[in-house]
Amino acid sequence: MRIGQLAQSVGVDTQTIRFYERQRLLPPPGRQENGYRIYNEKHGERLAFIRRCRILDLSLAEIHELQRYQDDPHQSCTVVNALLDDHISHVRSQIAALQALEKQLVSLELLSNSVYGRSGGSPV
Amino acid sequence: MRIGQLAQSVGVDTQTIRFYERQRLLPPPGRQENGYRIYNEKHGERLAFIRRCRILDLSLAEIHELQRYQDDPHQSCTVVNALLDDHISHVRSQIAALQALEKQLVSLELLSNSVYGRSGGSPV
DNA sequence: TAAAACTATATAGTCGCTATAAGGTCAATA
DNA sequence: TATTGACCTTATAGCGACTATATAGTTTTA
Repeated sequence: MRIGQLAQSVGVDTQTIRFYERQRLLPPPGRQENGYRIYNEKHGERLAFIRRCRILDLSLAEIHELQRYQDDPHQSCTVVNALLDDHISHVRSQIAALQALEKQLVSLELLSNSVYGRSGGSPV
Repeated sequence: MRIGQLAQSVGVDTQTIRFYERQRLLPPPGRQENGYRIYNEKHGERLAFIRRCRILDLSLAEIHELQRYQDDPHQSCTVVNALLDDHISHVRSQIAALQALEKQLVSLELLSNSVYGRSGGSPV
């Protein structure tokens, strides 16, 4: 498939795909005679993996790190573990910060009439 | 207090403080005769508020929005509610994505010997 | 008194995109 | 057949939120 189709199937911009290629997160795909990039299933999976990592705010460098292990599953996984643990605690501290913010805003009586009915009103 | 002291007390760089001032997130402080900025408690609180919001990935524009309500608590709070709800769901989807990533990596047998002992091994 | 530590402004670089410019390819239609 | 439109190409610039660097003035400490 061509770049537009890949982009649509994963839900990213074509520019982003070219960007990832330049950053060596995606291997350079084959080319048609006219120069158009041609992709296969593998590329799609790799791209989807990158996107899931990005949603978690893993940096491109960190994703690169993960890919090294993905490409060679028999290596030690301490780096992967550390990476995931870091992000788990990051997400958790985000939740804590969110609750603190909510508390501060509530104490300003901003949310006094709706806080108990909101999705974030109870512990996350 | 001067900028360095403020920076240290909140845990940010002095450059960041000047940056927030340029972006109108912090009001311009008073100045000594030599041009040095002088801050008070209020500035500190405001800065701490900004930082807590930034930890949550609220944009500077969103923080500006929140500040408008903070400065005038008697206004309607629907915007604040929407903002917080958005971020609550953002954090929640991050957790979900994190679990999915973990699953994928486990299925590559990367984490087979440690996943059950790790902090993120059980549902967050 | 001289060096270290602080302050000031201005400007450039980083990361991860995202938009724009300027052009080449290709299928369909007037 | 000519041209319209959707797709593709590269190169370059801009954005958000810092972060680093350059250059210079001030204050504190040794």
